Amino acid sequence: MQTDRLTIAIVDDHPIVIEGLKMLLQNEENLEVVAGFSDGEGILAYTRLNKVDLILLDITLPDINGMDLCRMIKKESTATMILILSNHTERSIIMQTIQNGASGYLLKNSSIDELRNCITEAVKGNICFSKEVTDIISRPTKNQLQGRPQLTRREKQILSLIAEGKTSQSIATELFLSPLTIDTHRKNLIQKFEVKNVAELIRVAHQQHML
Amino acid sequence: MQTDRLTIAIVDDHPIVIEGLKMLLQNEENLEVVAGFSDGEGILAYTRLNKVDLILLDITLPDINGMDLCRMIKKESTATMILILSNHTERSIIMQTIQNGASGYLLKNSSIDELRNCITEAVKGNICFSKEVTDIISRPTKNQLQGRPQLTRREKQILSLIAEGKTSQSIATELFLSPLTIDTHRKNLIQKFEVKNVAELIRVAHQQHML
DNA sequence: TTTATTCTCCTGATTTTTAGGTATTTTTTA
DNA sequence: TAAAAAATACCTAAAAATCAGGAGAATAAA
Repeated sequence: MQTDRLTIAIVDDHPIVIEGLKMLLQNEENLEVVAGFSDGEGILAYTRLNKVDLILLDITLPDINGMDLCRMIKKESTATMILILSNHTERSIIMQTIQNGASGYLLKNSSIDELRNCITEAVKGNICFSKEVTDIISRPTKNQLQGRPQLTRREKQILSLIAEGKTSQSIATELFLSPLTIDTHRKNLIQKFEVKNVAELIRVAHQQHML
Repeated sequence: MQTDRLTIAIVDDHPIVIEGLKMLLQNEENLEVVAGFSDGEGILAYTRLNKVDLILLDITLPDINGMDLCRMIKKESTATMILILSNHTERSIIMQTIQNGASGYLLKNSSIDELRNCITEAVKGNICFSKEVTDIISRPTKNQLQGRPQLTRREKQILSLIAEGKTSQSIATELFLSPLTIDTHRKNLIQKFEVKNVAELIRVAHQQHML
């Protein structure tokens, strides 16, 4: 268990935001903001020399992409928890930060209560989101609502085999069908997705979580 | 605020698990297990007629895939929170359940404390994982550790153009290069990713968040 | 039981990709 | 500045994919 105050670092490309957050957090008894940086290099260098319990991290930074930075920090010091503080409201970005090791995601307009709560949860090892972010995550994607072509069972099957890099020939052998049949399905898939070729097909299918 | 006891339904294809969970939860003062089902149809029919605050849901079900079921329930009754209780330890499955509207994910060997905690968090609208699951999520993917090829700037650029469904010809025109050059890059990409063709290339690149 | 959909297979021509190479010119970087 | 890496370009041939049609059989739905 933690007896000292939690050490917190803030990374944001707007110095004003850093100052604002410092102000907000200085009233907290069990927290201590020990550093603030406006770029990725700064925090990277800092964490290599100092122990930090938690980092409030912005995605948009001048030098390094916040997503990569997150992964880099986590790789070097697993014990350091990272909370993303960003304005991006796209669910894919949110999910990606979590996959990159972040312990939570807050929008910049979150309340101080939410921030406090997420910090507590994060240091406990939980993953935590602000209310608005939770909404975004559980809201069905645009992709899930619109423009998602209806595939038949066979088409789904063949789509995933194509995604594995298999040729029509080998798929045909695998399914005991004529290669010509596979070609037809392939053609229909390309038509249904309104794409130009398999490369785009796989990209779009992946984006729409159909793979 | 909730004044009544929370109504909970359990869905698992093993009746023993259902009974076990009922036992575990019957000591909780503020909870009430109101139903248990061993298939997807059962819970779907139930939620259409009865209000349920929270569902403990298994992924593996005899009739409907738990992932789809989750989305279906959430679509019909947003207020019903869903906690996934499963043995799948693949991070992609975990992430997918959350994208399908689940409020959390627990492995079946979780402690009763973790379960209790996640239930509380879930009804508050938070997303919550058991310790082990949190570890899985924050652990870097195999893909991220190994086999993530280093691409040059040009290669990245051409990769994304390929993903847009463009042919070597049109990419060449766009970049004022010889189509033969594009072919070389294409060849190198396929080599670096150790894949068989562009279809697989795009899939793998996407999986590794390189698109 | 009709109708509609899906799955199957076909022809034939054309385009694109893939798999081997080799080789020169720019950039980077040590 | 010398060496390494990246970007450029070319060649040959085979393999695979794409386009544009049609068309019969099996299933599912109305």
